[in-house]
Amino acid sequence: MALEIPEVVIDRLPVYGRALDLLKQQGREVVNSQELGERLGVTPAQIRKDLSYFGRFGKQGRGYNVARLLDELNQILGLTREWSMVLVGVGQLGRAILAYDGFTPQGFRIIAAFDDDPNIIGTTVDGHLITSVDELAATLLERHAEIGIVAVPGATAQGVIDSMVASGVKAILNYAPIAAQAPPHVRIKDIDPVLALQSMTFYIKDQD
Amino acid sequence: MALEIPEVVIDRLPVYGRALDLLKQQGREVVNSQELGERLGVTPAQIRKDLSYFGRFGKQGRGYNVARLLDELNQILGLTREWSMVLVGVGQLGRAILAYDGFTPQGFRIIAAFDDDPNIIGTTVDGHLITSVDELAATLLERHAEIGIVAVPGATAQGVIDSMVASGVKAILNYAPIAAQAPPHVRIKDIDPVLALQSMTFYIKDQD
DNA sequence: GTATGTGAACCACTTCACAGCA
DNA sequence: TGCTGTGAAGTGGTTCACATAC
Repeated sequence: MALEIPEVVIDRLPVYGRALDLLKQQGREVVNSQELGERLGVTPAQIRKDLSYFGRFGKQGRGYNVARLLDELNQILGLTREWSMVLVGVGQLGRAILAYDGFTPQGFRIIAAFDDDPNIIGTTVDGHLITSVDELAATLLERHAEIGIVAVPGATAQGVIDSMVASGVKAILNYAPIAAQAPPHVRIKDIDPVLALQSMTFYIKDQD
Repeated sequence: MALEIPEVVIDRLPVYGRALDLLKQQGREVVNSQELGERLGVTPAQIRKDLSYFGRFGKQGRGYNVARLLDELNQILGLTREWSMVLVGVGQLGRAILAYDGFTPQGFRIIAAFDDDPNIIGTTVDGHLITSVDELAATLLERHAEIGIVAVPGATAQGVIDSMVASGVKAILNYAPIAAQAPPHVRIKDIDPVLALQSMTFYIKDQD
């Protein structure tokens, strides 16, 4: 049953969760689909329909208990535990990822970082000892990590992804500008600012 | 007419363009929708349908001329010119964006960078003199920039976006973890690795 | 013969609208 | 009375399959 939930729905749940987190911090106890929708630019019906795939979390005539719904969403998404990640590629981009302070508070922890440059291997970046990428498989054998982050140039990215897949990584966050391929049991999401820019220009190119 | 083209189609065109660029570099002159689809994980029908919104670029029995189709796509997307961008937020993330070497080759140039931290204002980062964010509007009055990049913390991001909109920016690349709001004539795309991670965990949380 | 271009069929997601419950 | 939960209707996007063109 859970397999028939549209992926777009799953993609929206973390957005709802983030808004609820904010409301909770502000001390709000209850929110309805109307207000939540306004904050997120989503229709109230969308929110109610999305949530209905997983249960009945609201109270008619009242709305949703903020803390309760947030807990439910975290449960659904698997965010009640910590997730370990490995990073491959410690160039400019990789360093920024290591330094980024937005992962840890959400339970995503980078436990190892790899590169293929002898000048970088052995150095320490943001508290992480950089290891040779040749040891990726060995490291993943002894230290468990479910998620891989790819921050290498496009030319070597698919190879890195293949290694990660072979080592049992279950999800990949790909920063490389390629159409990455992975078997169906491995999830991939691309972070690709250039693609984002290149599609927005279509809409603004003839403005004013 | 161009207004009725689905946004998903526009989002795929840069992906096609990137693949064509690669094929061109490899010296390939012709490609068919079958092969292009295999490389990108897209069905051939999808590609043909997408392209049909804009014209007839192929030859039956043969396929598409790589260089020709690439030119057409660049024309359609508005990628035959340079685009100027302003960056607001020169923390860790902003520095990585300034240092990123993937924008310039694609014709996206950061022409000014702003921050609100007196310790950062006046310093030079990657060749950019960092200016006070108070001067954003004034700078945009004299130096034209169509695109804004937001790399500030979530709490201040919406304010920055509002300023950019007020100053006539037409598209925004938002790295802040918020549900950003902008008027319909301003395009926004979010770059949000945490959301990407938080949705992938749904699929992998019960694996093996 | 081969691969495009495209109406038509299909499928998926969104929105509607209201019954049902607090 | 107010807002959720949800079948049903509507909308939008994808895939099919074949006529068309090289």
